[in-house]
Amino acid sequence: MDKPPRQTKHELFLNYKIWLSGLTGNGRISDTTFELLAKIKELGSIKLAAQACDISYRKAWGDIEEAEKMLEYQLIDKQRGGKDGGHSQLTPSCIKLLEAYDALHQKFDDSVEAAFEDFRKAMLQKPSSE
Amino acid sequence: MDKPPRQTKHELFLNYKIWLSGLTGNGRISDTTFELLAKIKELGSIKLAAQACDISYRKAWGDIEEAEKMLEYQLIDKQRGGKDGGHSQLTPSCIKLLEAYDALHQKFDDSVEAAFEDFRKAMLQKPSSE
DNA sequence: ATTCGATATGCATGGTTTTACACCTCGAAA
DNA sequence: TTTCGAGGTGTAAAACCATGCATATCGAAT
Repeated sequence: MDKPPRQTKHELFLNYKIWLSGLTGNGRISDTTFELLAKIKELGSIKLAAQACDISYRKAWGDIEEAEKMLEYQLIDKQRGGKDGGHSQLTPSCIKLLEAYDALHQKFDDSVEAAFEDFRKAMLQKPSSE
Repeated sequence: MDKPPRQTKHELFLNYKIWLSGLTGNGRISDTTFELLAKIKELGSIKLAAQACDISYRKAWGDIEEAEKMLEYQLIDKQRGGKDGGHSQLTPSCIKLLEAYDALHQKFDDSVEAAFEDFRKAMLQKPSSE
């Protein structure tokens, strides 16, 4: 779920995690929730997406509920019943959010890349002596 | 301990956390650990630093041990005994690491600022309609 | 030699997060 | 109108993590 980290001399990596929260802080949309949303978009089902993300359906559902409460708009059109049991797809707003988040994430990656490169150089300048 | 988040339209905030890890991933140096190190540098004591950081001494000590194992070099010169009980100070390597990390963090903060601004704009472009 | 307080460490406890499981709801298609 | 499988929900169990506490170790200063 976390980005693959980058290496320095001593097998050191930089990791990061980002998430969105509401004003009160008692709700969050994490990286994993966005991955879940992406999978729902791809697979058309919360259940399948949860499996693909290797989390329980219970957690997936809870995360979505939490996110929707926080944003105060629907992220997913949920269809229940039918021979196939039902299916789900992202709302237009959710797709927009997802795209904006992906772009944000990409910029984060680039920033980390650049910042960590400088860090690595600083660490190599005067190698540890003890 | 986490950075103060930034706002969007729907009272939405961006949060993030960065940390260093080893190759195997079973060790980490978090933001809080760096804050602890900074406090140790300032106060000359793990105990006082833990108090200042509002974490238990137990955790502080565990975090340091974990970090030193990961990096495979001493971060702290620990002095036990004496009338005062003992004291601690950062090794030169640790000070260097701390400085590099501070610079890294600063660059990261700046980048995040810019990235989130773009995110906010993207979200405002076509306001949600459902 | 005694003392004192910080370093050092194991383990029980408690709180939070996630999973596991049970069970109900829905509705298009057969 | 019966069926089927995903959506939806409560709750107990398990997994995790940090704290609290107890207790030992160390050694300069007295």
